[in-house]
Order: sequence, then C-alpha cells, then structure tokens
Amino acid sequence: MRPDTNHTVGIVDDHSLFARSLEKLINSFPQFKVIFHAKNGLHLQEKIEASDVLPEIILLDINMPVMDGFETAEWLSLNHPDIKVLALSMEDDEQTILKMLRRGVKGYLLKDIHPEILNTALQELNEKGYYHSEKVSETLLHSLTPDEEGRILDFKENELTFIKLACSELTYKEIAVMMDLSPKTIDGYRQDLFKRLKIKNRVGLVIFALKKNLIHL
Amino acid sequence: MRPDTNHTVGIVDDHSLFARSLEKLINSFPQFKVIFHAKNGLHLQEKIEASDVLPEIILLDINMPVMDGFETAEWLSLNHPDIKVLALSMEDDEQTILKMLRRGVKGYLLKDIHPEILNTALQELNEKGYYHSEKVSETLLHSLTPDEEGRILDFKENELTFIKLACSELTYKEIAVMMDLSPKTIDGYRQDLFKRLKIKNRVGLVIFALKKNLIHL
DNA sequence: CCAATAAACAGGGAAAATCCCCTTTCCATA
DNA sequence: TATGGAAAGGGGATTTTCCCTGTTTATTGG
Repeated sequence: MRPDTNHTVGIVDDHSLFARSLEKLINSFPQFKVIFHAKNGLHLQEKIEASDVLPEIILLDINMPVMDGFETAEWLSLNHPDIKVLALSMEDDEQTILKMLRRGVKGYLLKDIHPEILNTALQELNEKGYYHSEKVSETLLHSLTPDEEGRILDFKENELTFIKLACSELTYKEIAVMMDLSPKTIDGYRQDLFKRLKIKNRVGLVIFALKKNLIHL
Repeated sequence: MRPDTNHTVGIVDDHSLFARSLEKLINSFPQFKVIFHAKNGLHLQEKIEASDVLPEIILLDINMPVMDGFETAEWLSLNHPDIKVLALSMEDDEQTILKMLRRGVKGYLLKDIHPEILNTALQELNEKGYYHSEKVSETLLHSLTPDEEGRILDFKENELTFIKLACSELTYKEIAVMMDLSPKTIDGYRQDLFKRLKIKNRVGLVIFALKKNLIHL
C-alpha cells in the first residue's frame, strides 16, 4: 500500500458541464486527482492506449453515445482489470445495476452526487476495492430472491457457464466437451433449468438469459 | 385538412436545458406550438392519459432513463398510432435508426439541430406524414443490401413472421398452425434462412434476429 | 467418527423435434 | 410457353427432450 495521497482518477462522461464540475469536486479532495477526461468509450480507449500512466479509478457514465457505459465497462474489465470503475448513472433500476456489476464495475453511484458520498465512494474504492451504496446492496440481495414469476435466479458457476454456452450455436454435445463433462450431465443441467425456469426449450433459455442480462449480444 | 396553423407538439426529453431551448425554437415557428413536456416515457404516458387534447407531433429523445425512446415509441405506435413521432438522438448508427423506424417513428433527427432543419422536419411531418433526412434514406437503402457478412437482409413478409415466431418457445409445428401453412413449408423457410444467414440452428436465428433488431425482448 | 442426506455426475432408452437433401405441384407473369 | 417463386411433401439422419435409475462425492447431524 502506498501513502494515501494522489490517487489518480479518470472521468468518462458525455455531459461536459457536469464532468467539469465533477473534476473540480474531485480535485478538492486531497487524496485524489483527475488526470484525464474522455467524452465516450472510444475516446477513453484512445487515451488509455496512448498514455502509459493509467488512472487507478475511472468514473464512468452509462449514458453515452458512440460507445456506452456497458461496452466500455466490458472493455475495461477485459483490458485493464486492475482499474477500478465507478459507474455513474441516472437510472437506478435493478437491471441496469446488475448489468454493470456483471461487467466488473466496482461501484455504482446515482448521478445526483453529494460531495461526501463521492468522497466516501472514492475512499472505499481505494481501501476496500469496491463501493456499494445501500441501493446496490439491496439490488444484489434482490437478485438472489425469486423473480416476478417466482423463479430462483441463483445459479451455480457450472450452470451459468452452461447457460452462456447454450446461448450459442453449439450443440449440447459440444458444450459437454467444452465443459469437460458427460453429455448426460449437461442434459441434467438442461432439464433442471427448464423446470426451475419454467421454460419449454432452448429458445426459452436464450430469451431468459437475455432478459436477465446473463448474456449480452 | 385544417389550416396550417397551431399544430401541436409534445416534447419528451431528459435534458431539461436542451428541451427548453427546443420549446422556444418551436414556438418561434408560427404554425407550431408546444403543448407539453415530459421528462421520460412514463411521464409521457401519464400526461397523455390524463389530458384529452393530444399533440399531433411528439419530439422523442432516445436516450432517457426509466423508459427510453425505443419503448416509448413502441407504446405510442400501439396506443396512439396517429401521433407522428420525430425521434431525436445523438447516435446516428444504422442499428439505432432502423430500430426506431421499425417502431413506427415518422422521422429522425440528429441532435445538433439547425432551426431550419427542425422547421422543415415539422412541416413535412404535417404535410407528408413523414420526414426523412438524407442520412435516414441512406440507412434504409443500406439495410436492404448485404450486411457485414455478406448476407441479404431483405425478408419477405412471411419469412419475417416466421422469424419472429421462431424466436419464441413455439414449436415449428405450432408455428405452422399459427401461420396456417404446412409444417413442411415452415421447414422450407427454416432451411432457406439457415443457409442464407449462415447459421446452424434455431438459437443462431434468435441471435441474428436480436442483433438485427428484427425482434425486441 | 459414521451414518444419513443431499448434490453433482452419469447412464439407458424412447419419443419428439429439428435438420437436411430432394422432388412435385401450383400459379403468376414475363 | 418458359421461368421462377411459393407451398407442400417424402424420407432419413441427428439432436433435443424427457423420465427414470444408479454412482460418486461432499455435507451434516448424531
């Protein structure tokens, strides 16, 4: 751990006025310093690939043209998994939050930001590696309880991989090979999921997975 | 046709500053008058369902929290098909434009709006019932030519219905019944599409349909 | 520690659905 | 009349789906 000063922050936000005031706010915190702006995901990629000094934290707006927050978060988690992403967004609906969390985002803030909250969030991101507001924790909890149709959405790791693979043109046999399991085991997963999720066939599974953001197109 | 004055316009737009300047601009046109604002789709529903004097035209922002432009357009086309919707959006990518057009939007404007263009658009909406910028016409044309993978995306009506039904939990037999065709004909559609679209199975079709926005979740 | 229980994993077998290649019929229309 | 598309069909291979059984591997309570 290094001294608690001069942690670097990047901002990706479409609304330039808002972004600028954010920057001022952040720079007023002694430990943090904004090192760059980007107005969308593409712009961010360029900036990151150009410079060699990377920010430790990135504030990421979800609503952006060109390359939105979801795509950007995905790219960051793949290419720079060590950068902690704090998502900013107007929407506080469960789906959106889950979508971002699944893409490896480390924190989530609604956009009407109080200085103290932002400060707390940045602090916790640094110290604990994540920040969860009550709203987010609530969502996490909620996602583990039955959905509107009374289905349990708590999947085991293997089930989740199966679902993802089933949402492709792969055959069940091929899925079995990929997961290094017997085709019969795969069939077990399938049958169990169909029953639990009350779906009739593989198309149903694909649709379910998409609706619940278990997979992305 | 009634005299060319005082056509009513509704605005649905998140960015309140922008929306307000839009309103001023529109009210400066002699023939048009803004009768209400809504800050998102839900808000719009309430306003529409409350009042009985409906706008003839609605300017609809695509990027909105809570209930976005796509959903809103869908709702409007189902519940108020006679209201002409002019979509406003930052993004000018083909997919987005097509998505809105498929939802019955009558015109599409990029958001950096020149007063004359807006005026033209409103005029044409009233006179011809639609407004197409060069960009949109271009997109329409483009959508009928082969896609990135060299596939032809020009579907006949029956094929389109088949695709949509195939993206559900229905069986091919059931689809045949619904479309009042022999199962063998359906099988013909299936086989032909698989070949043309270079896909392996029904899941592939679902994914294709979603990517091309032929269906919505 | 051991038995009871649960779970993940694997198999057999059969019916249904999907997938594929090919032919025939019908009909519009150039 | 010829051409081409849409609809319908035959027949067979493959895959999916379903139900039931059995084995192995934790896990937990006594």
